[in-house]
Amino acid sequence: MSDPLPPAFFNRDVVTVARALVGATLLIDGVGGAIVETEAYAADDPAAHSFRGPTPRNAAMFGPPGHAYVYRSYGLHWCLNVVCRPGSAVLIRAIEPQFGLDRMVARRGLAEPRLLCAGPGRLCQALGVDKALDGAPLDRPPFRLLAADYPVDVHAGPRIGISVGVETPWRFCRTGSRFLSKPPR
DNA sequence: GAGGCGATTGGCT
DNA sequence: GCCAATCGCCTCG
Repeated sequence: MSDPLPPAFFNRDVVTVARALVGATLLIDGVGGAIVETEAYAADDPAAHSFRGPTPRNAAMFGPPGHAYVYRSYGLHWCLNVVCRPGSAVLIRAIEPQFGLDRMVARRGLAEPRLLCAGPGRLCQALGVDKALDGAPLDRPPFRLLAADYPVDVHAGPRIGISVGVETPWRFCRTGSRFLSKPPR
């Protein structure tokens, strides 16, 4: 980990950003670790929340790049996205727990490291993400998003948990990580 | 306004 | 493997 990712990093094609985010370090109030799994959702993508236009829920997806889009999933979990160009965003699906483990364990009520942040809902619970962070800029506290300072091997495969666009290989995983929500096929 | 269905997870069979 | 929990949005009437 090293330099903060500049706003221009996010003003690119969402698939490029999704791949490039694998290996970056995400911290919220000092709690977090390296991103190991992401998914891209494009503006013209039937699987994206933005596909049918702006609503109160997805408003942040049409806001400035480099901000958070946080939504409630299945009525009970929170999911964190990084907004890129209007209508596109990268879903953060898993991170490797590295910093603030004690706070993650307290929030999750579970000590198994492999399951602390393996899944979009789980990592939001571990990092304390909720609606209050929807639309917040990622280059200011409580966020820190830092570029990887080492090469990362990335595997591309189909996205998970959707019913349309199932073929598109827009899920990106850090090869060999044991902290993924689900291993690549 | 009612009914159905998710970018999920955890618990039980 | 199946299913409930629970809320926002879509579809239909």
